[in-house]
Amino acid sequence: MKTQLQQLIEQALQGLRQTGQLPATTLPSITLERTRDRAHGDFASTIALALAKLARRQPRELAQTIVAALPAVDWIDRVEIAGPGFINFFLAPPAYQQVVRDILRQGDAYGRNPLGAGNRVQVEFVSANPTGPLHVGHGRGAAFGATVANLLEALGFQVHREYYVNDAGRQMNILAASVWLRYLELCGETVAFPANGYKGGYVREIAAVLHGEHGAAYAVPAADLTAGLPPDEPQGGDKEIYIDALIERSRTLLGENRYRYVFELGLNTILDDIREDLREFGVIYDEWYSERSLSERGAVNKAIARLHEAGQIYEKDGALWFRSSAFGDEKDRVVQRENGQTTYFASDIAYHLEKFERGFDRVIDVWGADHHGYLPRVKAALQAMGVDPAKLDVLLVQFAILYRQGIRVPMSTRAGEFVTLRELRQEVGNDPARFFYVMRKSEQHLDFDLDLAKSQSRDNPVYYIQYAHARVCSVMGKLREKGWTWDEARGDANLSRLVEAQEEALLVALSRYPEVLEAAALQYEPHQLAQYLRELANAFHTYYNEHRVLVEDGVLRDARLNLSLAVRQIIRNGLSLLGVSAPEVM
RNA sequence: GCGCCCGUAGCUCAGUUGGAUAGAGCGUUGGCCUCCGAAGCCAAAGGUCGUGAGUUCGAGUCUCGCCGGGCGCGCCA
Repeated sequence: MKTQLQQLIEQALQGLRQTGQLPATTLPSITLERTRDRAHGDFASTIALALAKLARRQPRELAQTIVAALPAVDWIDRVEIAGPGFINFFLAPPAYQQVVRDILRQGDAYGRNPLGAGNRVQVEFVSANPTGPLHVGHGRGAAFGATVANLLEALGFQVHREYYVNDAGRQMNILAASVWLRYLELCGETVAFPANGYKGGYVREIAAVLHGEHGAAYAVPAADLTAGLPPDEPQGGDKEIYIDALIERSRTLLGENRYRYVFELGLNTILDDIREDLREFGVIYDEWYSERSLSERGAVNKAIARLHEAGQIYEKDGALWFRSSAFGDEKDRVVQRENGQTTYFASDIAYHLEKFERGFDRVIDVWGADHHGYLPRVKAALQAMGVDPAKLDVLLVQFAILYRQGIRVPMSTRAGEFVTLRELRQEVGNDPARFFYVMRKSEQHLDFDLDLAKSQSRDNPVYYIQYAHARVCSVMGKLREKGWTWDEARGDANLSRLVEAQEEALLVALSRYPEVLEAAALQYEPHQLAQYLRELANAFHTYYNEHRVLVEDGVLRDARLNLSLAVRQIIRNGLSLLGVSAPEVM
C-alpha cells in the first residue's frame, strides 16, 4: 500500500522533471509516512517541503504542482495540501478492503517480501562460553538474535544462524580442572577448591558422571596435586596465577590423553545442555562453529600473516601486536603473547575473516553490551585485511534484570549465583519469556517482571495478544454451534459493509503490518513488531466489545468473519516471527 | 580521566530514519457481562520530553556544553 503510493509520487516527479518544472538533478528519497491524526488523511508526504529549496519555489505552491501531476487512480479518495506544504492522501475504502483479501489469500506468507533478494546474511548470537548453563542474560541474546534472524528471513534474506563455540582457551581449562577437582572429592581426596574455579553444582554432576563411569581411574593423591604450587587467593596469593599453575599440574599428573578426556567430557556435557536448552526455547542454529577448529586448520596464523602482509603487525616485548590504532581503535592490541600463544582476539580476527570468505554479504553479531569496547578492534582488523567494516553490524544487547514481587533478584556470575535460562523458562513459560525479552529496545536495560510474565491477565501483553487470536477461533467454533457456515467468497464480495469506526480502525491496523515488519527487520528492532501486535489486538478487542461478529444478516456476518480471520492471520504471522505460539484455546 | 549507551506521565516504556495538538501499558479513580470468552472494553486524571544554548519553515528526534545513571578501557575470554 505504502510502496504503491510511493511509486505514484515518483511518477509525478518524473513527469515534472521531463517538463522542466523540477531540476533534473538527483532528488531526495520520497518521504511518506502514516499520519498521526485521521484528519490529515492516511498518508502524508513532506516531499514538497524537502524539494522547495532545491526547486527554488514556495513549498505550498510546489505541492500544488506535484498533486496536479499525480496519475489518477481509483483507490485514492482525495489529496489535500495542508500546513506549510504537507501533501495528505486520503485512501478510498476499496484500498483497505483489498488488504483483507490479500491476507486471506496469502495466509502465512502475508507480509513477507522479496526485498532481501536472496542476499546472504549471517547472524551470530548467544555464543556463550560452554563453561556452564545459559543464564537469563544469554536468554535475551537468544530471543533477540533468533527474532532478528526470523525477520530478515521474512524479508527475503538468506539467513544463516550460527553459534560460535569458545571451545579453546583458558576458561575451558579452568572448567576441566574444576571438574577434575570435584571428581577427586568423590574419590575421597581432600583438596581446597580454587578461588577462581567454577563452583556451580553442574560441575559436581559432571564429576559424578566421570566417577560413575571410570571409578578411581583418574585419581591421584591430593598431596601430589598441590605440592609446590603458589598460594591461592585465600592464602594471600593471586587466584589467576594459582589456577594456571593448577591446570599445568593437572595436565602433568593426568597425562595428555586423560586430561583431554576430562576436558572433552566437561565441554560436551555443557554444550549438549546448551543446545537442548536453546532448542526447547525455539532457537535453532544452522551451525555450531568451533573456535578450536580455527587454529587446528591454521586459520589464526593465516589471519595474522594477512595482517603482517598489510604491514600492520609489529613485535614489542616479545609479543606480536596489531596496529589497530591506525584504524580508529584506542590502542594497539596483542595477537600473539610472549609465550607464543595466540590471543582470543586473534581467533576472533580469523573467525570474522572466514565469515566473509564464506561469502556472506552481511554479517551480524549479537553481543552483550559489556563487550561494546571490543567493536573498534574487530572493525579495525577487518579494514586492515581489506574487508569493508560496514558489512559487519554489531547489535548490543543489555542485560535483563529480574524482578520478583517488585524486588530485584540478585545475580552475580561469581559463586554461581545466577538464574539460568532454563529456570526462567520453567517458571514463566517459553512464550512470555520470548516476548518479554524482545518487547523493549535491545540496547535498553530490560526490567523483567516475573510475576507479570506469569500472570494470566490483561496486564500480561503476551496473553493479551494470544487472547485476541483465541477469541477469533472461539467465534468460529460458535459459528458451527449455531449451524451456520462461513462463506468466504460472499464475505469477500461484501467487504464494503465494514463501515463501523472500529472496523475502519482495524483495517488501517491490518494494512500497517507489512510496513511494520519491514521496518522492524531493517532496523533490527523486534520490539516494533511486539508493540504493533499489541495495538492490533487492542483494536480487535475494542471492536469485539462494541459489535457482534455473528449477526443474523449472513452477508454482513461473512464480511465480519473475513475481517476477523484476517486479524487472526496477522497475529499468528507476527507471533510466529517472535517465536511465540498462537493458541486456539486458552 | 577517555570512549560508548541512556535520561519522555507516579512506575515500565513507544515515539514511524527532522513534521502537524508528545502516545501506550501498569498503577489511581469511575463506568460496562439477560448479548459471539470480562484473560475483555470505555472514560477521567497525570508532561518545563534531565538542563542551557545552537542549526531551520519546523527539534523529544540533529550539533555542542553541563547535570545524573549504566557499561567499557588486560599479553582474560
